Amino acid sequence: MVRGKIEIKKIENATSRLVTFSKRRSGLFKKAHELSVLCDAQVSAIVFSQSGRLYEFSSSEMEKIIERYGRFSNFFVAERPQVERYLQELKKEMDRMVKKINFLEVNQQKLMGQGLGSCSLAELQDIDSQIEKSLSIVRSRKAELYADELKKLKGKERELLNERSSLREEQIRESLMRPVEPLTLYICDKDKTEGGHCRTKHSSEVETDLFIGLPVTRLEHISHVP
Amino acid sequence: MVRGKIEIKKIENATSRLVTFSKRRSGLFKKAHELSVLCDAQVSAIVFSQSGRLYEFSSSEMEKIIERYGRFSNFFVAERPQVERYLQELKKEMDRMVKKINFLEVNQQKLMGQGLGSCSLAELQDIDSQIEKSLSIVRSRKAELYADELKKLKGKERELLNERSSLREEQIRESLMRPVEPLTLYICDKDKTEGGHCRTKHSSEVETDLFIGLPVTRLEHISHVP
DNA sequence: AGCTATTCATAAGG
DNA sequence: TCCTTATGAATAGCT
Repeated sequence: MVRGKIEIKKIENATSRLVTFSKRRSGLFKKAHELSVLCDAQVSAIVFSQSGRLYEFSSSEMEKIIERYGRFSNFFVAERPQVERYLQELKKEMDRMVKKINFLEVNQQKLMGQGLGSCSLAELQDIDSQIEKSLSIVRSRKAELYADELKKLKGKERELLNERSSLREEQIRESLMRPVEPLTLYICDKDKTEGGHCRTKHSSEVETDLFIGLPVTRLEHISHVP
Repeated sequence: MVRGKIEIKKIENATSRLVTFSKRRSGLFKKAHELSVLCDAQVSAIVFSQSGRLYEFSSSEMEKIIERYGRFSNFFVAERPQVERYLQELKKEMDRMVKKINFLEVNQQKLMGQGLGSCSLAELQDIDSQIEKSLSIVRSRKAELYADELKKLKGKERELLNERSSLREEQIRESLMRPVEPLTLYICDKDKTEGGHCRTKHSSEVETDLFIGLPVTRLEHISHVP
């Protein structure tokens, strides 16, 4: 068929197809434009060539047209609901967490003896026994730690005593005429001290000071306590 | 201009414009279709009439074409970041809440004497004193409630004693020859009872039973207790 | 890209 | 909305 009607089916000749694509594409856009002008319509056309290139015509901003299209055909409903659903999941999860936080806070308050106004005697009794239980656990744990510390200190003491002995022997050997007062060991467990200056508020371990020295030195140190 | 070339500008005659719109619109879509088939291209056209009606053609799913268009022109980038940002906010908030819950849970555990393995002596001391404080608060609150109850009960007792007096007077007045054993008042504070059957587990108030009757009745009741 | 024969689209009218 | 018809526009195939 030379010069004339063609069948509407894919053009097999690649060159010919490319030429036709170019001609008809501009024809399409021209028609689109004419339609938009003649009839005062909003027209857009999107064309992707076989090779993946984008060609577009729009009588006004493409984005606006697509947005308008979305409103008409609820196109966005296709991808938004997933986000929506996800959002709702998140919100539910947060709701649960808020409730949990509230519960925990109220509970903690009660365990700390606050907000008891609304508690019945039975509830108070429960809290009381819970607290008592806690106290005994905490105290036995404390006792354990103290015992550990004590053991460690005993060990240190022995060590130091031994050291002292050897030091003294050396002194006796090395000393000239001058007699020396004996060294004394003092252990000051700060955690048991009631007074102010020895207490370390947030130290994470028991602080124990060991003083080795002449009685005079020790007295100087002690004299800082009011 | 009768039958022939027309100027490309808005058609003023409304009827004529409508007719032209219809004709050219279908013409446009036909061309679009032909282009897509002949050249194996992805083609879509969106037309909004002046009256706001939507007409569309697409050689394949419009949504896919628009999405592909979006990827080319980063059209969607314009509206997605808001959602993204919102999501991120939510996630941050949830993170904060998760941390808070963890903190509260650990705290509560400690107040209940659990998970103390990692606590230093100083921490244990803090917990100890906190618990002691709580205990004293809880106990004074309990004492308060008990005092209230007691007062109420004293009032009731007095009332009942008065009633008994008047009843007795009546009895004396009304009685024939038959002597009557005296009524006796028993007060049973369930909350203080250690045995099983009198204890109400989750009642929110102290339950107090008053029994008025001949000693026999009372004995029958008491016999239920193992 | 340009040309031209041919088909197609469509304006105007019924 | 559809049909008809005259006419200009679009374009297939060629260069």
